[in-house]
Amino acid sequence: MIGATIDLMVERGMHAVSVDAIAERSGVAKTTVYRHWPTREALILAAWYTLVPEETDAPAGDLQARILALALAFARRIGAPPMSVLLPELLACAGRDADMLAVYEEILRVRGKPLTEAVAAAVVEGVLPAWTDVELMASLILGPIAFQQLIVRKPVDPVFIGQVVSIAMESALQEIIQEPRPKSRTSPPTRSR
Amino acid sequence: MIGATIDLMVERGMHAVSVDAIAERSGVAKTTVYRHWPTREALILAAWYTLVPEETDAPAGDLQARILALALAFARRIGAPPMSVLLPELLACAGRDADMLAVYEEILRVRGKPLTEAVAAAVVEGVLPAWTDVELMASLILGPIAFQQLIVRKPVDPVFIGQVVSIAMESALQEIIQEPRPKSRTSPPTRSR
DNA sequence: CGGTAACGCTACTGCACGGTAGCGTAGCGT
DNA sequence: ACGCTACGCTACCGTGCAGTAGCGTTACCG
Repeated sequence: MIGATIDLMVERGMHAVSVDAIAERSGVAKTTVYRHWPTREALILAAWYTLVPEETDAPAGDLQARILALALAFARRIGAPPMSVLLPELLACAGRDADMLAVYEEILRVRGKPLTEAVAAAVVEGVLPAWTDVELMASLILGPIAFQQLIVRKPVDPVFIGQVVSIAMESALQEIIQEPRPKSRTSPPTRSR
Repeated sequence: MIGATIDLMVERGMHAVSVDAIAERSGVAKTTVYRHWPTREALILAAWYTLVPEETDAPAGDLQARILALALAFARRIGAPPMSVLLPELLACAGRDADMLAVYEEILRVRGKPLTEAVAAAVVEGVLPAWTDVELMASLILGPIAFQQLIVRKPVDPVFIGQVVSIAMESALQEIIQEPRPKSRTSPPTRSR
């Protein structure tokens, strides 16, 4: 039933998923659905939570290569169904429904952990400067990828991702955390936030 | 009526906007609504098209400052209602509805133009190298901002935006368009896509 | 063999919504 | 005074959906 729910969410949007449709699709009587979940919302919520896990087992080895691999995996996941379709849907709901917001934050936490951990590892190993802002790095890497795929709605090619990772790493290495061209400020470790 | 439609889309989501609600909210009879638009979808579509324009008049002057200003304006717009709520909603619909996709692409085109134009101007003026990929630059600048606000759902502070712009410009100036640390490739003008 | 748990099926209530029909009415120009 | 246009109001139809009730059926378990 949960599988049918997810399928229907992808096909028609999560607001258009009816219990009747779920029952029919999963070859189950409507009453049986209600024997497992009290309401439609509970079922949809349960379906969402099955999509949360999938911890990416970060490949060991070179830290930059690890970060690149994670970025590639991220792009692959949000660029293809079901996530390419479901993510905007969830995002829209999270703004209005507290339960959905909880699911979303859970997904964000679980799926974002490998990358932030890799960046943090790069910091402790000295590959990146000690004052590197981990969250900022994550946004620098994942931001352009997500933008290109979710907003511009075009597939990204791996070369682009490689460039993005390089740029982010480079900008952390040389403390580009400083102001524009004309007047070059001093103090390098200008943490953001 | 269109105002009421937009309000209701923000409050309840665009799939939950009923003609009855629009009529009530706008103090108008339901029949009157149908005298102006043939279907519910047509009305919602019309409401969306009123949200398209708002061309940002790019401030003249220093090109880097201009790009920064545009990035700040972008952050301000997508970070606050109605766009912070409506954009994910539209994004989700665009994946399933051809009309909504058209609206979305129109918005993307109109709102993205000022920045791409500014970057292109920076190229012709020699501020940026000739082989700069305009689309790549846009993703580098807007991506982290959009990621932080739409995905991470946290407000960005202007310092972060300034850093992002600096990093993007810097990475175009020094052709960081090359591979990771260990093996540094040659050919600088490696255009993406 | 009997009990229990889970399921299927049909039918039903209640409700909200999209869209329409019919009728009455205010304003406006000529 | 007339017609035109646009609006309001009430009522209505059909549909689809959430959720429930009742009854029959399968299958496993001791």
